[in-house]
Amino acid sequence: MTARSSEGPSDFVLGRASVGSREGGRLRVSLGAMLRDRVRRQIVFALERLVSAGSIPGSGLPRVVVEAPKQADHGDLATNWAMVAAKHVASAKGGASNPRGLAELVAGELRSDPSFERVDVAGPGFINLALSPGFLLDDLKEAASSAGLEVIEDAGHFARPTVETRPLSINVEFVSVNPNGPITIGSGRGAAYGSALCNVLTAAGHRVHREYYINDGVNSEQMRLFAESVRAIVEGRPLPENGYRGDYVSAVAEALRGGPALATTSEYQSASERLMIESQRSDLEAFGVVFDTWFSEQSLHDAGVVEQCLRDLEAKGVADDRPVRTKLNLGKGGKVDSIVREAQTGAVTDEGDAEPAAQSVSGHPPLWLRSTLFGDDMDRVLRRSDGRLTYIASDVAYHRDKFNRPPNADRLITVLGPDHHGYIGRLHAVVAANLIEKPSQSQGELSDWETELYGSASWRDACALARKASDERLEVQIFQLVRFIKDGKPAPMRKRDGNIFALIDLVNEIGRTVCPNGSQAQQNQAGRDVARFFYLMRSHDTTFDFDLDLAERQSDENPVFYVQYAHARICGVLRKAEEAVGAEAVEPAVAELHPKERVLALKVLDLPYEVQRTAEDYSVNRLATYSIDLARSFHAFYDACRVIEPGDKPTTARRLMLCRAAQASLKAALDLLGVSSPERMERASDD
RNA sequence: GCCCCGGUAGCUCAGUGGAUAGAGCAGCGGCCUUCUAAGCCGUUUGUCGGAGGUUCGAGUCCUCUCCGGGGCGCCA
Repeated sequence: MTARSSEGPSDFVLGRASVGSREGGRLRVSLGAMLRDRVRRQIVFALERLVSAGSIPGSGLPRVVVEAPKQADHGDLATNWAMVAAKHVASAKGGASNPRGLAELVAGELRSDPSFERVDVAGPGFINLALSPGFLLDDLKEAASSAGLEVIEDAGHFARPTVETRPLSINVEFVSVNPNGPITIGSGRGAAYGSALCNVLTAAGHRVHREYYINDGVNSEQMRLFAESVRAIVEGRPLPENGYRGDYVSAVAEALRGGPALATTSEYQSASERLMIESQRSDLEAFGVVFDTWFSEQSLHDAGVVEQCLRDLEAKGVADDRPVRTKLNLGKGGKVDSIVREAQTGAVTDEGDAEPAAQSVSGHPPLWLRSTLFGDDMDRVLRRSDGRLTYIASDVAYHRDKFNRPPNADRLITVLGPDHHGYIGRLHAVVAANLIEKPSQSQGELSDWETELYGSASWRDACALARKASDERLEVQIFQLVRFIKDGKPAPMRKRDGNIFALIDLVNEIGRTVCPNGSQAQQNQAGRDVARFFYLMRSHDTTFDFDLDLAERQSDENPVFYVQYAHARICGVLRKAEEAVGAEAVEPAVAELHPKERVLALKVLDLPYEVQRTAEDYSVNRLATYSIDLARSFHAFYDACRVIEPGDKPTTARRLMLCRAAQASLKAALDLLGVSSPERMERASDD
C-alpha cells in the first residue's frame, strides 16, 4: 500500500472514512475492522486541532499511515507521519523543521486523548502508540460477538476508509484442465489457491463467480487422442501412438463398455469426457472446491459464436488470412527492437514440417489473430489451414461471453499453471481484440517498427488503448511449480504408468496416515485440511516444496495441527467456562492487560486488515501465515494467563471475551483457507 | 536470445519504503497436582547472491550482473 501525498486538507483529514456507519440496519463495525482506521482517525483529529491552532499548515500535508512496529517495545501501532510531513511543513513555513520536533508536537496533542495509554517519540521521528485497554476492549467486544466469516464479509466496507475499493463483480476461472484425466497434484495448487482467493475476495465485499472452463473442444488434439485411446481399449485394439494409459483410462473404458454402443470417435469423446468431468467434479468437491459454473468450450462452437467472433475480428482489422506471420524481436525490458515478417508458405503438420501450400488439406491459408498489435511476441493462428479452429479461437468467444453474460464481470481473474506462462500475452491480445474501438484522430511520431506494424498513429493508439483496457479487466495469476518431498528427497510426480499423481490420492493418503483410526469422512477432512494448508502456506508465485513427511506427521511440527489445536483449545476453555461460570453477565474488567493478552488482542483485530491486503494483491499465503501467528499468540496467552478464575469474575469475563474474539478470527482465517476448525482434538494415544 | 519465478539462519520459508531482519524445523536446557503438553519458556544462528542508483531511510523501488527453476508450436 502506498501512502499517497495529498492535494489538500480534505484528503489528509478524514477522507471518505465512515467508521461505525450503519447500512441496512446492520452495524458495520466488526472484528475491529480496521483498528488501524480508528487509530488513524484519532491522529487525524489531533492534526486538525493543530491546524486550527495554527501550529501546522492546513494544506499540503501527507496522508496519515498507521503501521505495526516490528519491535514489541515500540508500542502497539506507530505512525511515520512526522517524518514524511517534515519537509512539507518546512517548505510551507519557509523554514527548517525537523521530524522529531514535529513528532513531539503531534505526540503532545495525542497525549490528551484517552484512547492512548502511552505516546512516545522515538528514533528519527516515529510516534509510537500504546492503546488503552478500553480502546482495545471496544473492538474486542465487537469481534467476540461476531461469528467469524459472516462478519468478515463486511470487511470490505471497512476497507474503504484506507483504500478506495468498490465492490466488483469478479469472475475467477481456475483449474480448467482437459477432461482427459483426474485432477493432478499439480492442479491441486491452482485449485487450493483459486478457491481460497475466491473466499478472500468475497470476504472483502466483492461478488465472486467461480468458474471452470471445460476444455472439451472436439478439435482438441489431446481430447481426440484420449477418445481414441478409450475406444481402442473398448474394442480390444492396440493403443494409438502416445495414447493414454493408466487405471483411470481403463475405468472409463470399462464404464463405457457397460453402456449403449458407441460408433464413432466423437461419440466416444463426448461419452468419456462426461465421465471424466464427473470424476473431476467429485475429486474437487472432496478437496473443498466447488464451482458456480462449469463452462463448456464446445458449447461455444455449437452455438456458432466462435465463427461469429472471428468475423467480427476480421471486420475490426485485427485478424486476417494474409500468408505472413509477424514476430516481435524483444530487447531488454520487453522493448520492441524490431519486427520480423515471416512468409507462411504452407501448412505445418503436427510434426512441425512445412508442407507446400498446395498439399494442405483445404488449401486455405490460416486465419491469424494479429496479436502482435497488442504486444504479444508473435501472431497466433485462429483457424488452421485445414479449417479446424484453434483453442484461442474459442478463447475469443469465451472471454466475450464472460464479460457480457450477467452479472457482467467487471474483472476477470484467470489462474493458470506455470506451463501456461507463455499464454498471458495471448490472452491479453484476445481480450484487447474484443475490446478495441474504432481509432480516433491522434498524433505523435511513429518509430520505424511502429510504422511497419501499425501504419498510422491513430491505429497504434487504438491498439494501445485496447491493450490497456485488457490489462485493467483481465488479471492472469500464474502459480509456480510444486515439488513433492518424501524421505527428504524430491519424490517423483508421476506414477509408473506415466500419469501424474491424482490430487484425490494425495488427499486420501495424507488422511489415512494422519487419521488412521478415523472414518472415511474424517480421513477425507483431515487429508483435505492438511493438503490445502500446505498448498496455501507458501506464496503461489514461488516454487515450493510440499513436504510429505511433515504433512503426514500427526503432531506438533505440523503447522495445520498447531493452528487447529489453538481453535480446539479455545473451544475447550469456552466449554469449561459454560460449566464454571454459566451465563452470568459480568462486565469485563477494564484494567491493565497482561502483555500476552495485549499481543493476542492486537493480532485478533488484525484480521480485517489482512483480508483487505490479500484481496488487493491476491497473496493468499498471507492468511496461512496469519493463522499461524494468531495461533502462536493464543498458545502463549493461554500458557501465561489463567482464563477461568472463579475469584475474579471481571477478569474472567474479559479473558473469555478475548477467547471468543480469538476464536472468531481463527475460524474465519481457516474458513478462508478452506480448512476446518475442529472443536476438539484428541491426541491419538498410541505407541 | 527473450519472458516469468526464485536467491534471506545448517534446512524449509515469512517479511507492509521504516527503528536492533523474523518464524518453524534441526541442536541444547527448562516447564504438566492447575481451563487439552498436538502446548509454553529460554538459548545458538545472518556479507538479505553481487555492484551501482533513487531518499531522511532499501531485504523491499530502479538499472546492471551472477547463479538456480520454468516457459517460448497451425498443442492446450
